[in-house]
Amino acid sequence: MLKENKEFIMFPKATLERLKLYHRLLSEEEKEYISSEEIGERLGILPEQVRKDLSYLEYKGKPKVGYNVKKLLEELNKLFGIGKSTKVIIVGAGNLGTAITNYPGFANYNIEIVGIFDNDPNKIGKRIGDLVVLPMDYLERVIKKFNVEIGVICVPKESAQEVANILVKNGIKAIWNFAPTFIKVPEEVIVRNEDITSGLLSLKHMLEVKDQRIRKD
Amino acid sequence: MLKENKEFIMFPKATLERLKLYHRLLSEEEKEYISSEEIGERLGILPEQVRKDLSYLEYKGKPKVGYNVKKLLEELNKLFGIGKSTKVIIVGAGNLGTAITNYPGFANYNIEIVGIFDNDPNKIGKRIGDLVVLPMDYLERVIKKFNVEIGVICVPKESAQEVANILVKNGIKAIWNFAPTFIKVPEEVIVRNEDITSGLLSLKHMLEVKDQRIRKD
DNA sequence: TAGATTGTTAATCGATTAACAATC
DNA sequence: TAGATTGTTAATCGATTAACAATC
Repeated sequence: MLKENKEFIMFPKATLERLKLYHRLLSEEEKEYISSEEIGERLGILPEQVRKDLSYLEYKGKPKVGYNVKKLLEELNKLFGIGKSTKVIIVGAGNLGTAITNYPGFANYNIEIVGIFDNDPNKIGKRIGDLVVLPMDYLERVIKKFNVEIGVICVPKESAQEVANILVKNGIKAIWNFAPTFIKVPEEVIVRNEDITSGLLSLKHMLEVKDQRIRKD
Repeated sequence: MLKENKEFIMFPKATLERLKLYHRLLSEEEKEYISSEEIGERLGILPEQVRKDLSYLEYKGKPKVGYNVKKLLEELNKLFGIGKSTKVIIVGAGNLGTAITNYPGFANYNIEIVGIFDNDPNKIGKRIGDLVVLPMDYLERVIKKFNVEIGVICVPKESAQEVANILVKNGIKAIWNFAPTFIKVPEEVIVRNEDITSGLLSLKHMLEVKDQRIRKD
């Protein structure tokens, strides 16, 4: 069975999501030790759940003391591949592409944005941070030169599939898709859809439900 | 039991997430009828799962024919509160705030952004779409005037908690937080954290796992 | 040591998948 | 009608919670 294979431990999907939260919390934590109680408290997760999740990792906490923040963080860093530099390119130099390129947090994750592309002549040549917006023809060269693994799609949904095709053709291994549409790619390419509106739909729905409750009371 | 109460049907959390996907798929669908088979195929979900999810809704599909796209979409619209106009304000007129304000998809969801605020004198007065960036002092007036329910936080993480406090004080019911930090709010306020880096962490991790597999082979 | 906190096993709960009857 | 597709019940699977022994 896969789970038994120590080479690549599988985490329950739900656990992996929470491990990201722990990672962020610990990144901001300045104490030397933290208890499952406190982690849970801050994130709205039961302490038993926290301990269960952390028990999948190799680092073990100390009874009566808690978890060593630095060591735990180190292991989470390793888990998320933070030790290894990842090169990313962005396609689409609109507001969203610009926002992501300028996002200050990526350096912490050893993620480097090595290129931003657009086909709009008005955008080509524009400076964004340390980069200059390049025309699409440069895409292949940049991917080869930096050995880019991840491509981010920040174009309108009408062009998303076309861009995805180009990325795949040039050997991109994972696509982070911000266009609100479902792109088709070969099975071996990882796609993550990041739908901006999805979050607002959830909020609207939650407000609706709450509203109905209140009206009933 | 709550589930039995027809006034507000509860969905399993996982179902609600998938209903959003169905919603988006159906929004782009032009055929009159669609089968659970096809919905599943396009989204990578088992058809049984699709039928199970849709069975929570009132509208029923037709055996041998499938689901009427328009009717199904109508019910999903109602579910997500799309019939009701929701007013939103954005705090932080940086790249991300600008990207969200300009996002073309919100009108479809009956979401209206009625104000964008910043405390940076260089940004105040700047035009973004139909709006002009206002100083923070105007926040209270705008919330009152438009009866704003949702506030979006697009400021650096250092100021996120401060902005959250202001929003809560002015009666905001739900906060969409893009700052990569955990904000504290009273229990009755709904918060949704939208961590931009979270998606990239997942992608990095997936690439890592795949890498290890390949090296093993 | 006594007490606090971890790690793990067992019990419960919830979600997914399978199977199949209902029905257009 | 026969066949396709839905809707629902039952079986399986996975995740969460509870309980408690281990241990610093």
